[in-house]
Amino acid sequence: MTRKKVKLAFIANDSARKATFKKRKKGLMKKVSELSTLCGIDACAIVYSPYDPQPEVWPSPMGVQRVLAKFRRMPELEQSKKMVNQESFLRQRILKAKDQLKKQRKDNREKEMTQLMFQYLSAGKIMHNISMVDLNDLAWLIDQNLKDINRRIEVLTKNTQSQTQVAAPAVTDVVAKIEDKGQGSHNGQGFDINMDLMHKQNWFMNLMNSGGGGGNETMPFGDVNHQNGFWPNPFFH
Amino acid sequence: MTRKKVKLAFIANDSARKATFKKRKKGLMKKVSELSTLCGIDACAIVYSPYDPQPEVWPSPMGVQRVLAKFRRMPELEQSKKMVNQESFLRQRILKAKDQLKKQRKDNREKEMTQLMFQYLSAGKIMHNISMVDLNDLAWLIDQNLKDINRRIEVLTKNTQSQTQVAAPAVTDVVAKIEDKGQGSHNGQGFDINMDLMHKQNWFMNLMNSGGGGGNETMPFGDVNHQNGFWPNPFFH
DNA sequence: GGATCTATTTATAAGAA
DNA sequence: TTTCTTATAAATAGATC
Repeated sequence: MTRKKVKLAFIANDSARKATFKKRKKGLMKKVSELSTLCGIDACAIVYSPYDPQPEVWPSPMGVQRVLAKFRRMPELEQSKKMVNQESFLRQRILKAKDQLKKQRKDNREKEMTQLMFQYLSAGKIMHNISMVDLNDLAWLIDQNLKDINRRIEVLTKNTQSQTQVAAPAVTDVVAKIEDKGQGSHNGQGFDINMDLMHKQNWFMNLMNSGGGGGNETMPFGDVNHQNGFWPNPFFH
Repeated sequence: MTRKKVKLAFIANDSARKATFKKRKKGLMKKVSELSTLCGIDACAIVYSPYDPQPEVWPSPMGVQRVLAKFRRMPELEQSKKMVNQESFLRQRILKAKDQLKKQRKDNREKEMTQLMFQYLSAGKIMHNISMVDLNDLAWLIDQNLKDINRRIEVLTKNTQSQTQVAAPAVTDVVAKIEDKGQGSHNGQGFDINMDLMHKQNWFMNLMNSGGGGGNETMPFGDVNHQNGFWPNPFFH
């Protein structure tokens, strides 16, 4: 739909409903036709409307009769199997919508925490008005990021000094470094505190998302049973 | 369809066909459901496939039976009326495709001529290897552009010097000016000959398409009976 | 009421996981 | 195979004529 996401409900306005009916009936018939052609299968469609006493059908009177005969020859029980009835159809769609909502919430939570993390880095001091819950999620997020950083460092050192095997710094090392920069001079060189927040986030997200390792595993906010963290994934309160 | 415009024909590859079938059957059922809900009408769909002995139907066994009964009660003749049979359906689509082709050809011709026009402006001299046909179309195009320029000048002068009513230059005036620039110094200031061709076209097209007057009428390459031109629209040889 | 024209939303073909 | 993702094609709501 377009110009506006239309609500899936009876269209009260008569002329609008008729216009939509004509457009969508045409689109539907095209879809049936394409499905039949592309996949070489039997199908038919019958559409009644108050605008005509005759139903609109696809693909042809005879084609419809043929498919219908086939259908009617089947015992009732068989007919019901594998059928998409309105209830199960809607149930499926509701389920999917709920899943999407859940995913979206996780995603939003992740973004909030990322924002919070950068606010923290910018302020360079502990924010006292942060809730325990947020703090917990934040800690988990930071830990994930640190792990990713370490993975990437490992990959990079291996690639650059192929055999020299420089050990990747431990998680705690990196924590210390970041805390240094954050709590030290607000104009420090190592961590350019002058970057605006958005820039910083972009820079960091790029660091996180591009290149080696990690990939989908980098920020698995949807993975309930995350195994390797210090913290259990907290995004499912 | 996507990633590639798919050819409307039986999909030879088995797994690809099955994948497409599943996706499209689902999409189709959704469409039937939406049509029925939005327009409050009776409809049903039956889809057979080699993947299951039972057909997939919409909206439900009983719903299908009801619609079918309604359909079967009708005399054959009535059933055939208003039906979309495959032949007329395809005939319609072919007709539409032909129309689109025609339109596209016109459009392409317009673009060719525009290109030619700018090549001419850049070269600053008559190109001798141009055909009579092209020359004619080119002349028509230029004339249309000039008319648009004049319309826009009129609007602008009216807007700027509200009551002072400076007469817009006649078509021939503008022709003379453009020829001056084109044939004069190749580094002239008024008409920056250093702009590359694409830039120039963009600049010109912007001039033509944005702002006042003209609008849809500006480049009516599809309008056979264009009334106000010096030249009849030549794009329908 | 019907034909056209966009701006958007949907549907989906290919790939990747 | 199923599912997820992404780039693109198709459908279509609302506006206009």
